[in-house]
Amino acid sequence: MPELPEVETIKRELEKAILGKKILEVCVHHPKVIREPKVEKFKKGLTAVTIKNILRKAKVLILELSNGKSLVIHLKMTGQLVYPGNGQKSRVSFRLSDKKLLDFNDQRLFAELRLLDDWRKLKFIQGLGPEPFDINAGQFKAMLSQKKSKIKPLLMDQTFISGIGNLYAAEALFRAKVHPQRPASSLSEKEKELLFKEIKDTLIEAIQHKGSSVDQYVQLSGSPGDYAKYHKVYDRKGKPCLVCKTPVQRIALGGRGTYFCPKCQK
DNA sequence: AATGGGACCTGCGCGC
DNA sequence: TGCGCGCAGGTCCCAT
Repeated sequence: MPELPEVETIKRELEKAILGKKILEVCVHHPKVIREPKVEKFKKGLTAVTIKNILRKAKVLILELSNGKSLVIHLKMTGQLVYPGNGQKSRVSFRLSDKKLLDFNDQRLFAELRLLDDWRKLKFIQGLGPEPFDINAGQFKAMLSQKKSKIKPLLMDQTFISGIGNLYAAEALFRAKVHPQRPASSLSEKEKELLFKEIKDTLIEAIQHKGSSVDQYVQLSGSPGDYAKYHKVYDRKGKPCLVCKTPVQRIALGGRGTYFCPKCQK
């Protein structure tokens, strides 16, 4: 579930909490989450190195290290970073120079850790489209104009535009009053402009509220983000639309649960 | 090019 | 009460 606002929240907290600290020890409790290199090499490359820089690219976290390597973290759906942690449910724990633990948790084992010489060469990173904050309205409109696919799956396509997932796609489309099944190229210029604005506004508001805690996401401290209470359609099936009171509908689109108001969104 | 399905996983909530 | 099932969604991969 973590999308751009949740990962950005964790990134900002990591900067305050662990930047400049050294990793003393790496405890691997579940090797599956380590995608590369092999566990022993992974541990060796992370031991006795200092965390020099912390970056976010779309939904991916990157810790640049003093040995020139980078720890690349994709939380996927249930990944969590918790500091200070207790190691209780962690898949991998990092003992830092302040003796505290940075816990990497992941109930469903979809998340991925990589220790890389150059994160820029990672295929997934290279394939990422621009983040909403990297483009202007004119560029966004031009990107949509050639696309015949449905707008909601398109917004979730990380190679098209990056950082938006199922939740914020639904929220932004509601705020722009655009039906999730509309072909992207069918949006009017005004609709495209409004959608672009609502995408950015939704993401910014979510960051201000430290993300949406539905399912598993927590802030670095382990406490939830509180943006979920501001959701207008996501996970509100059958509940009255906050604008017109029509029950919010849920349909499957591209295999994903899609929430929208059938009256407000045309 | 667009779309649909399955795979990866675990735990929860539902219906019987 | 207990069990089996569907579902949750980020990404990849394959088929049409």
